[in-house]
Amino acid sequence: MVGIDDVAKHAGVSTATVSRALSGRGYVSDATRAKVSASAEHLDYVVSSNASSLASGRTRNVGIVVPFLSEWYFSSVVEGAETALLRRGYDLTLYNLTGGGDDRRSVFEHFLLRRRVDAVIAVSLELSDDEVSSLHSLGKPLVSVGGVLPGVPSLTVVDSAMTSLSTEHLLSLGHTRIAHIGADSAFDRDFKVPTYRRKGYEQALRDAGITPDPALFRAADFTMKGGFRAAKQLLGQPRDRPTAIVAASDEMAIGSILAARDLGLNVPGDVSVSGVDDHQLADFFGLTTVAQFPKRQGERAVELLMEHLEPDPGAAQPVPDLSSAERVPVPFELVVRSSTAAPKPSTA
Amino acid sequence: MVGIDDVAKHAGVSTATVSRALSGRGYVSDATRAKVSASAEHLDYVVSSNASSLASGRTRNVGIVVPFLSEWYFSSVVEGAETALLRRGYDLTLYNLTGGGDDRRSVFEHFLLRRRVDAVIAVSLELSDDEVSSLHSLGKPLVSVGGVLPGVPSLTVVDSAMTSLSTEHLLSLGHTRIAHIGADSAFDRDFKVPTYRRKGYEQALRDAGITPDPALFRAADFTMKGGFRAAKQLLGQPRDRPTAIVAASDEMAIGSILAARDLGLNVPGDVSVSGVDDHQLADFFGLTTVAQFPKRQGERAVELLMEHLEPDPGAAQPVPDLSSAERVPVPFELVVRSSTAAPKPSTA
DNA sequence: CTGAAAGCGCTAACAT
DNA sequence: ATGTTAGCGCTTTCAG
Repeated sequence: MVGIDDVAKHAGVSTATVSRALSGRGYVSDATRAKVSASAEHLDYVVSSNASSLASGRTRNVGIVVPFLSEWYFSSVVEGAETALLRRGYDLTLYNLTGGGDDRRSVFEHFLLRRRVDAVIAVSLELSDDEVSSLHSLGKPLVSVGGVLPGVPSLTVVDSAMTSLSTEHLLSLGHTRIAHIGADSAFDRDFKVPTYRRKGYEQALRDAGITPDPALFRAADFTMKGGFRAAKQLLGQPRDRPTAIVAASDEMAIGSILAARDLGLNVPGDVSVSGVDDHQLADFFGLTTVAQFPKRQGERAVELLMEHLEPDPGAAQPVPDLSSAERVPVPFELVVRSSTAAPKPSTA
Repeated sequence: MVGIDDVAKHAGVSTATVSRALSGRGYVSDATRAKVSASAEHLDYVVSSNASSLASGRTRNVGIVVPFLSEWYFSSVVEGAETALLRRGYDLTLYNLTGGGDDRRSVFEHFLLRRRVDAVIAVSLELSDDEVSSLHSLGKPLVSVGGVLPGVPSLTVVDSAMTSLSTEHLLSLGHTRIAHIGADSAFDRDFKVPTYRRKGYEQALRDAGITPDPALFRAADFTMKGGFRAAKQLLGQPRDRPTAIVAASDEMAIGSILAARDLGLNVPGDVSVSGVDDHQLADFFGLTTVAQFPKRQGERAVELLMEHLEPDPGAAQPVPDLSSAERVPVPFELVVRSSTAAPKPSTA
């Protein structure tokens, strides 16, 4: 195994110089740097990250903790983060909490804290104050994606604003009987996403002078099947059928479209449907939705972290304290496709 | 930061004993072990994985390389591997090659080789001989999932057998005009999955004395939209319409079901449809499919690796050379749901 | 700008 | 069964 001394010998310099030349820290003349790089290349030298970490205290590795992986949102965030890290020469260690309670404790106590990572990205995870402060006291920067953590910079869309937006879109088309498919609070995962999405829908209605009708709300489970069932209930009513459905997720929205078809209803002719996410299937179903960009969110999380891990020396002002900017808003936008249209003129 | 000496002092033993007690290697009396554990717990001691790795040469970390993450199959394999590793006290470092060519080279040269991992799991990745041998020469066990790599134990379903199975299922129901939606070889990703799945379909037909009809094959792209389009072509024919479709993936199968509905055809009344994978949506669409179990595949990969990373001392026979068992077959099974049925008696 | 040398925190012989 | 001690391979003062 070729080590730093081999390179030093080959280049005719000291190991200290090799270290400086290759890591970019400290002064090295351009000539020396070139010589060292050449030797390193020639010998196929790669630093031992362990030795390097042990000596420097930096690991060039960040941990990302997710509750699930095989769901579009989470895997996209991870993908974005991974790409951004790779580009900067960092590794990504994945902690998947699918297992449940025990796993979670173990991850925090035995893994993250093992000084394996320089920083942590928590995705849609409601960390306890203890968990947050143990990270802070270790000096590990922490960023949250998909939910706001007190005292932690949090990259997240404003959930209520997303459904307000799609509801307003439908209102502007002339709809007034607009139903909502979400989930009840019992189903709230970390961060009460369903609750906020429902609130956004209700607020938009109220702003338009419409009182939300509880009969037009159905709780489902964020799956296609759940959306399908809920929509059947909503659309099967022989009278006062809603002319539009605001679903809290694209999967439920797609389920609703399929339910409408089953009932012989035309989308958007008889009923308009909108979702949230811009899931990979949204385009195929012509679904109007409010897009969020999880991949981009993962990248942004890494950028935020990097400002602290590797402060830009040229920066005019010092890096703001990580905990100062609690909520870092991330973009979302309405994508209008073919599942929404003006309601048919009432034939009543 | 509390270190091993603090624990040693607190427990009144030497650091070597602490190391032995906590790692489980070497002899320590039960009493001492208990004492040490108590001290460690009390002081909130966690080993520095870097120092430990540097001294021992083991990292307790395995790398997993995937071409995509936001696809059901890949994220499931990773999830399975992660769970299995976590249980054994290992970390999982994820390398996502989505980026393309440059990333790939960089991953191999600068990351995996940085002695960061004890072993590597390659998912659906056709590694070059160079890549394989550089791993071997570093003494890093390598396991492939989702494709056979020469000289590497490979956990993989026999792709042709999966489609043979679903084709036989359809034949046994009495179908004879069975179409296939796959992808052409230009679309072959690593390992030629589409090609093998097509071969399985053709073989089953031949075994039943039927000559595969090229007109009954359509190339798509493994997506729902692609399956939808291909099925429209197939099912829109005014005469000699196939009575069944064997799709090479569930997504394409679901696209086919939607296409059939669009055309006013009943599934399975007018046309039967089968897929491959048992994707999360398969159940909702009542899709008959050939299930494979990616999560389990990820777990199995870890089990294989562990036999080499931590050989069971009680094992009667020595661990077989990793490269001896090239193809480790993994289970798959036909799941019959409501998208397949006997063809309607011909009314011709 | 470069070199010498002292660790980083732990593990694994080797002794006892 | 436990202690002593020499590294693991690099980074980083500190001199020069």
